Amino acid sequence: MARDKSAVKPTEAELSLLNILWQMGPATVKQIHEVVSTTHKTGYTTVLKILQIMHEKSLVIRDETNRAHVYAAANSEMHTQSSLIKDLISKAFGGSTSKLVMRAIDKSTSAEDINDIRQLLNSLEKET
Amino acid sequence: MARDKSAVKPTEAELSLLNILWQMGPATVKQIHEVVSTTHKTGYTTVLKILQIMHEKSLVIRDETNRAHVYAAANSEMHTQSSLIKDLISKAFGGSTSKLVMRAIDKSTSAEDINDIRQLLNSLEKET
DNA sequence: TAAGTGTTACGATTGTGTTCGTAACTTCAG
DNA sequence: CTGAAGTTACGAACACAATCGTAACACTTA
Repeated sequence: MARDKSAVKPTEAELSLLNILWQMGPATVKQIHEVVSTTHKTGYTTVLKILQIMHEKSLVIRDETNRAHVYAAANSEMHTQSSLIKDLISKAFGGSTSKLVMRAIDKSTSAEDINDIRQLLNSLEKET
Repeated sequence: MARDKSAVKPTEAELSLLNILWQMGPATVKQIHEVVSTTHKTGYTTVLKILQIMHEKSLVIRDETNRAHVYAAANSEMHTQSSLIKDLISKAFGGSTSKLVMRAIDKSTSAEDINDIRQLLNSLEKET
């Protein structure tokens, strides 16, 4: 049985490639590897292999039209972020979103960010 | 070289035991296993082994005075939650705390939670 | 068409997490 | 002291993540 799409949690290496794909848009292994190389000493075939595995897991889609396949993230950054947060909330915060938020916000949070968050709260209340 | 204490990220199974220890306080393997058993079909020696590994990693401390060793979380729940959030923020949110917070809060957030968070924001602003 | 280059595919290796069976040890009752 | 029960320690097995070397394949060009 293939795993449910929403249940697939990217590993660390996979997430770092997804970050690149979200930033660049669809890209070949070569392009992705070039970006990875600026920060990690990862070999070309390692990047390729991880992308192939991600394809099996349906974390990415790929266009095989041309010889150099073009990979793209299967899910949006927002969607993936949401599911990662939900996962963390259930495993480390007893399911309480507010606990996570309160632990995340601290003195280093800027006044601007605080205002952004406050406005988000206001807009949510009105919708009800 | 032993890993720096603050760099140790508990695995999923380890985190579930930490949750129990934070809730119960110091406990023996037997006590911990009893709690685990209510939700998982995990064997006694599995729980023991994970606790031993956690001890090696300094995720827990143990009192060997009595025959049945007594385990306790080495770090507070708050501290561990903070480092897990930091980790997620750096790996999936480009280092932006406010992005994470804004992704965490959604329509399913209760009015109570919203108020709690708003008060936290107010108190942070006053401190400046 | 044949050589060379770029790309994908495959398989092996290493490391870590999770699980559990079994051995060894400790304590206590009799 | 001996056996039974409870506990820890050890090691093996399996799964999966990450890495990379090498083989196979596809395309270009001379």
